[in-house]
Amino acid sequence: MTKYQRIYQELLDKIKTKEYKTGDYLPSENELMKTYGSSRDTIRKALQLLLQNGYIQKVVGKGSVVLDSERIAFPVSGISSFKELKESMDGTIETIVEEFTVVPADDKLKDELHMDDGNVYIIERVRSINGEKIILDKDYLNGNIIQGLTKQHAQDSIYEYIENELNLNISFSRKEITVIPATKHDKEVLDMLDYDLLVCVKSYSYLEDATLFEYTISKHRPDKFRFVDFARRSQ
Amino acid sequence: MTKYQRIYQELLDKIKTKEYKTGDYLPSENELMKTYGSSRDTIRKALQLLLQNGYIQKVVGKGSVVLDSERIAFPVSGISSFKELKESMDGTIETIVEEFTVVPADDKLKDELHMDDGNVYIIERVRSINGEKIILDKDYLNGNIIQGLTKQHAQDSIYEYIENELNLNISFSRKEITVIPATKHDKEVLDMLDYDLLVCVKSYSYLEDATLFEYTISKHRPDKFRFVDFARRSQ
DNA sequence: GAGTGGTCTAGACCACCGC
DNA sequence: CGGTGGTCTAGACCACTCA
Repeated sequence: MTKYQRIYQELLDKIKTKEYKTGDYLPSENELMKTYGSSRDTIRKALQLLLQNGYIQKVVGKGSVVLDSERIAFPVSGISSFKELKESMDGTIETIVEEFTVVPADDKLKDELHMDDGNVYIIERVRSINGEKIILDKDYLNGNIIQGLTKQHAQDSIYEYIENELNLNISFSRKEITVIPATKHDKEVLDMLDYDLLVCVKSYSYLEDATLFEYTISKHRPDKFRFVDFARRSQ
Repeated sequence: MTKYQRIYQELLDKIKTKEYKTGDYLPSENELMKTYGSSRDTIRKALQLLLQNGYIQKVVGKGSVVLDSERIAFPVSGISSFKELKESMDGTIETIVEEFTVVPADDKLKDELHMDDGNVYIIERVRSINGEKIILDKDYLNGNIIQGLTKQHAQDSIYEYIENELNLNISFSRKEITVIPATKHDKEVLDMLDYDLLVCVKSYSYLEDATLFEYTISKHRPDKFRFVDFARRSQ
């Protein structure tokens, strides 16, 4: 943990515990320098993180004002694994591993995962919330990068295995959200009620060194889908 | 335009014109310092922008590698007005202003727009692409902040009016994406084919000084909806 | 070992805000 | 006017990568 990350965390805690409330101004950069015994640059890095993540807005000549982070509540924004997601939710959540196979990459998989050769893990999981099966995840993992994965990891958390046991750092992802018709298979494994459509989240995930390690298709029953985003206007 | 923004733009141009291709490394920070005659900090600010916007990935000990920005293609990511959106799309696009009214804020509007008193612009617009009416936008604008808006502005671009004529800076927004049943009114004004659902994008938009000026509900026919997102893992 | 990016420091000038 | 954040500079040390 670097210095500016520590300062970020401390300030974030104070925002979350309402020591700094919505509309309040944080102490000025000058005061924070004294408080944390650091240079202005280090303080500014910490504030930059708060800014990027939507916790504060900086106003020239005035200071850093705390935004209403309750309104965000980040359910699917950023990159988060299903396990991280469920910790911020209510209700009983269960994962059923429908498929766990390792196959040599065919042409389509080689293209999707940018790999020349090797094996691919194919994992299908149904997620149920309060007994209702509402999400179907299909993951394709590059076996050259991710090794030693077991069905138990798929049951628990693949991201946890990658980060804590393989010590790889997940860095960024690209997502695309569309709406698609439910297939026969989707209707068999999910509780679709009368719905014919599914919200489809395609996602490509990358490590710190920009290698693509995973491609995921996550299908959500429309009434249970929610995506929240915080965006700053470019430049 | 500040120095680091200029450097950002120049590097971005070189990425977009393929002078730097996907997988290439940018010149090192040291070389860029010499090229642009600036300090390392200024170079790093420019690279930070490229990083945030998903154009490069920095790898320690190696350098800044160019990512495949074609795969992004940013259709609805970030904050963009419909006018900005349509410039990046093919097809004939038309806007029909269904409603343009100014009303005193009632309790619900006061709450949504965080205002104590004053008027609210209510604007409903149908967007048609290649002759198909597929998007219904309903905007609520704080009349204390946004003044002098006309039906013609709604026909053209409200964001353009706010930024270029009122000289206000749009800074950030919060979006929520859900799927909802189409109402009778939705079915009347949109070409819904056999669909009963709409993708609903609720959006709150803020100025530079963190004041909320607009609340929008944008409903999209499911088959024509697409949202693309680039996200970095927090911390 | 030379080069890379990551972090931290100290100092400077500016435009903007509010009194 | 003093205080705020925005920009820019120059220098330092570190861990990491690669040959």
